[in-house]
Amino acid sequence: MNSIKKDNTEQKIMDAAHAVFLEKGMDGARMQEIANEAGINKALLHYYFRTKQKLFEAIFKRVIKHSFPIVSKTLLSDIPIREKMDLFIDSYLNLLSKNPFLPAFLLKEIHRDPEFLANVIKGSGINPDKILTMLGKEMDKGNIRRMNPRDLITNIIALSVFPFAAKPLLSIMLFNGDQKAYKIFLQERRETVKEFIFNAIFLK
Amino acid sequence: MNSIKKDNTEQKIMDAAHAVFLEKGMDGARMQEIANEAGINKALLHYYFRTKQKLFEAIFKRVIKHSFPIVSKTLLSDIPIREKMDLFIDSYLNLLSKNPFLPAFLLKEIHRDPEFLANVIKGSGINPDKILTMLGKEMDKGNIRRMNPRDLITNIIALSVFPFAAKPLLSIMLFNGDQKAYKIFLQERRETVKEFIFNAIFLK
DNA sequence: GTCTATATGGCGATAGAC
DNA sequence: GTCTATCGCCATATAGAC
Repeated sequence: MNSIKKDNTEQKIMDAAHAVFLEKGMDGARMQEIANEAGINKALLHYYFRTKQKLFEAIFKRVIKHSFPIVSKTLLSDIPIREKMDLFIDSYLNLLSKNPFLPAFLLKEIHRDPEFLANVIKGSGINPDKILTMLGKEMDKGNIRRMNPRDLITNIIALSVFPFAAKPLLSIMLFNGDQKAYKIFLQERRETVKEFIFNAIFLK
Repeated sequence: MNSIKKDNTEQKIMDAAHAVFLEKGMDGARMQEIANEAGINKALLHYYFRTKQKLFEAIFKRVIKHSFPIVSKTLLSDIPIREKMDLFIDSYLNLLSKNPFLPAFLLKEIHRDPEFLANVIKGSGINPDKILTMLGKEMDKGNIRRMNPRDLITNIIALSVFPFAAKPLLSIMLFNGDQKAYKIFLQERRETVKEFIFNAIFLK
């Protein structure tokens, strides 16, 4: 009975904290707001997680473990590179569409506490080296234009992430603040980003 | 005599605030740290700028006016599109190399106060519409591959800015935290980014 | 486990002497 | 103009009743 109650409350706190932290970041988030969102009071937050820092770390790990593997899995599967790229960009942009706050959140925390970030990533089963060698092999086979594989990864992530991270600025600069138009723009980029990348890396 | 002293102090404050705000952002910056950096005390900051908000706005305007025009000027000059792109990317990456905190700073403030950002940008003489029509004309002439000009602008900015904004993450993921290697990587991107973009937009 | 009330500390801002 | 001392607020964290 107690344990059921505990699980429920802990879950409510996690979900509330997840929502608030993702939107506001560690510094911008308020324990009061998380408590409100969870339908409890501040003291209970500390009862379950002791400090704001520990609560944040729990959420951060959850976010990383939930986000990164989804997109990196495709990259090591055994299908032709063009389809692989297609699938990867699809699943990546899909993830971002469902979690539009993710890019800004990660960028903030990247600068707030890089060491912690490094530890969480290392513990989440991501293996950049494998991806880099995979890309190198495709270049050796002449399937994609020769370039620094690190550039290629960086470019794909940049083209996918940046429009979400810079949304408020770009919607003003490119669409005079029209949010609806920007949403359509992001939607269409699911295809146009692929075209751009494919033109850049595949030999005609 | 008073006026000389005033100018000196005000300038020292501006420079100190510039350094601190750019690294920490509005929320992360502390008036105490700015005072230390300027070699004065907190009270004097308020004497000159009344509030932290007003001090920040002064710095923010200075940053925008100093950064944006430099890169946008090239885009409306009357030279062939390939050279124009070349020059633009050069000057852009040059600006970022000299101000590596700029991308993270702008991204933070983009989300903190979009309305203020919009006003400052509008007042800084940037004209996105002119750039968009310029790109459209080049496409009409068949000089560059046809695409949404907004995508093209977004992509160029993304490819330039993102590696600076995500530096702590990328240096871990791609170089196991080796800062020196990452610096070389950024340096080499001055050329590789251009190649990537040119392959994507120019017809062979 | 959950609540109310309160302690503790940090930071922006002000008062007032010089 | 510049300083020291202090106010007032807000946010995290804890004490203690239920």
